Amino acid sequence: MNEHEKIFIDYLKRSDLKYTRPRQIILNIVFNNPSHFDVETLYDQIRRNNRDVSRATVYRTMPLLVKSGLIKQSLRCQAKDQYENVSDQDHHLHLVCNNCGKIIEINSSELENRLRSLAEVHKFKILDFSIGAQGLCRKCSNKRDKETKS
Amino acid sequence: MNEHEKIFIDYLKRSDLKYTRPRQIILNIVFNNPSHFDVETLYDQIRRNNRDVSRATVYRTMPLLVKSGLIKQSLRCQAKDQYENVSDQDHHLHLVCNNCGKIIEINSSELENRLRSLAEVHKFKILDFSIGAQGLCRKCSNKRDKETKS
DNA sequence: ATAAATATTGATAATGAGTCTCAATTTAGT
DNA sequence: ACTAAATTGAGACTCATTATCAATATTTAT
Repeated sequence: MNEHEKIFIDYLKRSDLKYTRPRQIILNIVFNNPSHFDVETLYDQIRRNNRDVSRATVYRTMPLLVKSGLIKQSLRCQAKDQYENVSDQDHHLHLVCNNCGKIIEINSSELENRLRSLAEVHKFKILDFSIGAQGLCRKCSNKRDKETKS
Repeated sequence: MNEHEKIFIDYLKRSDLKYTRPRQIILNIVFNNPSHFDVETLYDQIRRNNRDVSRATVYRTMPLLVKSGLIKQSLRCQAKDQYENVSDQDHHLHLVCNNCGKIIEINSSELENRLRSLAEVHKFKILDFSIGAQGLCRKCSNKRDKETKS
């Protein structure tokens, strides 16, 4: 039993969920994989290894792995495509409130410069970028504090 | 005729496209909108204003507005959900090559600290973040240079 | 080890965003 | 106004993801 398995089983126990064969198979393939993957690729690999897990179960297991802290959703992704007007000032930094959806836009040339110089180290030519942070805005953060206290 | 209209018409002309009524309506609503929006919201607003543009046309017009430089896609979004393993070292910064799809992951605590202090100014509590940059990796960048020369 | 209670699974239908098709319409240039 | 070419609208379609539900597997208590 490896570290990942321990963590996953622990999470499942805490949540009154069961460590089943399909979940075990999925966990194993996830950690035999390049770091980045999508669900379809994962499903293909499971079948190529002659394991039998339904597509539905693979999809269902993703949120469990996320909640267990073993994987996370990568490269910010929302259900719908989002657009924004391009103003004279580009706002590359977005603070998105998980609670009320409010978006605070910030422009920081300092942050941008830092980013560009980091990319330069890898000889990577940046054409566009965006920085997305999720969390709680001031209002929602306060609200949540109150609720926790009461 | 306002500035946006000029830019859009200019782009359309350059591309041998026509400035039609539906495109005019869409342009207007886009710039009467909060900065961030999705297509469905846009479509609703058009209908609420008793204008008549089909959903298909609204979808079709988005890439034109993007190419004209008036709007851009916000908050990185791919067709499929992407996941990544959470390793002991979190890699919050991704350099994604537009050409070959290669992903370079970088961890910069300095960049992270800078980001956190910027959020702090807005009393925003960051729970998670990711920095995505698109561009060309070293190889593809070189390749493209050569092709341009030849 | 067995049974009862409960969670999980697989197969498939359903959903929802976004794209494609194509006949009918509109546009730009003469 | 006429013609050629681009655009539109309506709805069919795709593809990722989610929901449904009967059948199955797991856990816990015995």
